[in-house]
Amino acid sequence: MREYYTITELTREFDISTRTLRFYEDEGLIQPVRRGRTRLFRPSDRHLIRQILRGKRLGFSINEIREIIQMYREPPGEVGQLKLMIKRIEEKREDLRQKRRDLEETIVELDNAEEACVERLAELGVNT
Amino acid sequence: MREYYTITELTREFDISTRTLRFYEDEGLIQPVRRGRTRLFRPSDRHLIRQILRGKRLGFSINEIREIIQMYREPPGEVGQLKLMIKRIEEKREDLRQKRRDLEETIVELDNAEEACVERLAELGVNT
DNA sequence: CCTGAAATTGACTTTTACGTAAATGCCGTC
DNA sequence: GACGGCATTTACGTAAAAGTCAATTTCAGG
Repeated sequence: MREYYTITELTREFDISTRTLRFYEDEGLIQPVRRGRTRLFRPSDRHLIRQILRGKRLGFSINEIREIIQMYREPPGEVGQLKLMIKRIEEKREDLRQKRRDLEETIVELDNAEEACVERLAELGVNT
Repeated sequence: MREYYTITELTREFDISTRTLRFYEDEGLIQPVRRGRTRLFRPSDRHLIRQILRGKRLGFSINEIREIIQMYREPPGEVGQLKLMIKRIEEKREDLRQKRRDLEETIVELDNAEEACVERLAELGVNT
């Protein structure tokens, strides 16, 4: 496990721009340490970036991603906070389940569409 | 099966604004017929709206949704076009599979986060 | 110590997906 | 035939999520 990554290493690894990483820092999603003015990204920052991008691919906004990230963090010490957090986690999970249903339905529709295309090809006497 | 729906019926059913439906029409996603200047939505339009909203929940942009919708349409008559469409469908499906992986991973992480919270509650002597 | 590559900040611009407001049209009814 | 209520069009506004550009600054290597 490497100790630090530079900003360009990570932009190459994840195929994003430096501007994007700085934007995420401005938004408080990541907090790389500094040597002078240069950002040094730790493995934990790298993992966070991975989670951020996953959230993005799923269509979550920055604010939603921020919420999700807070859920991954160290659980709070107070009972009320803990219960609140559990509630939030369950809400997010319901959200994800809805997405999964949407996903399955969309895949089914695409399957149908493809089958229609394949059949049409067969009618035209093309061997698939 | 009803013949026509008014714009407000659909806004209520799907909890969206008239502005949104007109926007989708401007974007060429739906083409309701007209009686004078008034839009009349057919069941097929209604089904399209359902698909559009599903796409939105999955984080697709209007352009991506437009592409997906074109895939649902009547398959084209020409062999080259058919093969192209099949290719596009497969690309979209790969996209959806990536989303599914993201989804599963995110759910797992949320499960872990929740478990940590529950354990922490147990440590504090709270009965869940 | 110098230089060039890489990094930084800050300001401005762009795109997407609608929201909102203003002015007007159409229609059933009282 | 005026009125309420829904519908329409046109036009401008806006928030989110970066992209782009310009002007420095840092720093490792020679």
